Amino acid sequence: MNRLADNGENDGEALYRRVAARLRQEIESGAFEANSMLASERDLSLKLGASRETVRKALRLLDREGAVYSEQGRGTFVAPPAVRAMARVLDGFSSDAKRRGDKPGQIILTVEVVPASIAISGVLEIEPRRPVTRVKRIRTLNGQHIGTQESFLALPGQFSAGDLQAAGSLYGLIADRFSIFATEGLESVGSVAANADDAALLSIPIGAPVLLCERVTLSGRRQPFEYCEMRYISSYRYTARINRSEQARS
Amino acid sequence: MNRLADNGENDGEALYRRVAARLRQEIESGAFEANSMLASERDLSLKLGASRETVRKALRLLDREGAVYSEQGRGTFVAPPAVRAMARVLDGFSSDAKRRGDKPGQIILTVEVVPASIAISGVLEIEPRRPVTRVKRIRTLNGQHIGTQESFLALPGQFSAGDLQAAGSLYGLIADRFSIFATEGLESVGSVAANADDAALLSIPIGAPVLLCERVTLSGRRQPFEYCEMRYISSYRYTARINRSEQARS
DNA sequence: GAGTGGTCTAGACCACTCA
DNA sequence: GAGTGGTCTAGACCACTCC
Repeated sequence: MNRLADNGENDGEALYRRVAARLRQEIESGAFEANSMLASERDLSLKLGASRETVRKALRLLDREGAVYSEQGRGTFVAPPAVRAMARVLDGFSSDAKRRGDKPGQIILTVEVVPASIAISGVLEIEPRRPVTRVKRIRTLNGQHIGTQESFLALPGQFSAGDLQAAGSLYGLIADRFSIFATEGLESVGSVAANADDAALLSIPIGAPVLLCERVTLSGRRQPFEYCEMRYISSYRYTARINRSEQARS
Repeated sequence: MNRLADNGENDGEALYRRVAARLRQEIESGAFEANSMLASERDLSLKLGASRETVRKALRLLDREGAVYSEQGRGTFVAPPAVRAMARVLDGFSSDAKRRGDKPGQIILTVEVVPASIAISGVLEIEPRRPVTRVKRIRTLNGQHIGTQESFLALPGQFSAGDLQAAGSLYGLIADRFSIFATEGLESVGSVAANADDAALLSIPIGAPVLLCERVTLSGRRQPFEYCEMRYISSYRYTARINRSEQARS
């Protein structure tokens, strides 16, 4: 039976998410040609045993992911593979790499508690000279040093380099230990010349072009808890999907 | 009366959009403190004369815009101004500038029809050597040359530099003339050294760091119709808001 | 326990596309 | 005119937070 609704083991997962997962799987399995039409919302509703609004909720989720798109009066269609391959994620640079089949890694240089500078305290909305955790790392891709990353974190406690090494992921460690979850980031990117520090860590000449990416990361309650500066060598690329603003009316 | 529902002149605008517009206006007018709580969905539903699902649809729209955020069991809250100020738009670089109060402009260098190279024909999904429109421009900010932009467009017809000058916006011109609407873009950014061409147009030394941004722009039916390369000088910054993927479950 | 957001339904009407 | 997505409703139940 195909119906998802009357399935006892629903794992607490919302029905519309299960519907979306089912459709996502069908699409990714290659069952559809690019731009081919899905069953209509009413048909899916009957086939999957969910109301039409629930099916629509699943389709809107897939739309935001870039897997499908809808046109009024025509139908809902499978997005071309190139579009589907792009998904936006918070930790853009490293997750992006994984999707392309590269092996991202990190070398932890320092984990220390330092007093916040005026600039840092400003963006993190704390008083100057309050202690913040400074984490400096080198990002690697297939073993090659491709960038440096320096984070300043306003947290209710501490952790060591060993903790971070064991956890593997900075955000994972912070979520586990402090129940702070990264939901959103404000990013800024630009191109700058490498300084002596960058040059030494990344084995490039001073003055070589470097991609500088700054980020302020926000918790669920929209409190900034991290300021982060990443510097990547020239061969590295950052890729993202950009949607037209829904508010746009011009 | 506050009710939006029984308002004769609804302009064909959906009710949930009008509800969102009303709330957006209240929020932007500064009527709320940062992180203060909005009325509950049930109260808003009563006050505005819309069903609760319609109010929720408006709130989800504002959530995606970054204006509010919701927490189960607690309420819906106004996002801090720094988060609200960030809105994602398709033509990121120039719209972004406008929001910051800078005056963006352009100098049109060339508008010509050229045969597509193999690389261009690949991304635009056309046969090699089919004619494409090449548009090269200089982007300015407050009169200063801050970047170059070279677009290759697969279109069903032509236009002249004068047409573009008159229209002001490339996407506006294409929408008016060919009914092709940009809905989505796949972007890639990196840092490179300036070549002789960049150096001459942007008045910087050869080898200076330049922000290279490539984009493939898609129409409503997810057909790629533009490949675009933008090169910005070091002082320019690109800013965006990044959401955690809704699919994420780790 | 009261109040909040999260999900879900069954049915209705509208706007649009396409034959 | 048949079929599609877009919107909207009234009501229901659940999961969660906070007192």
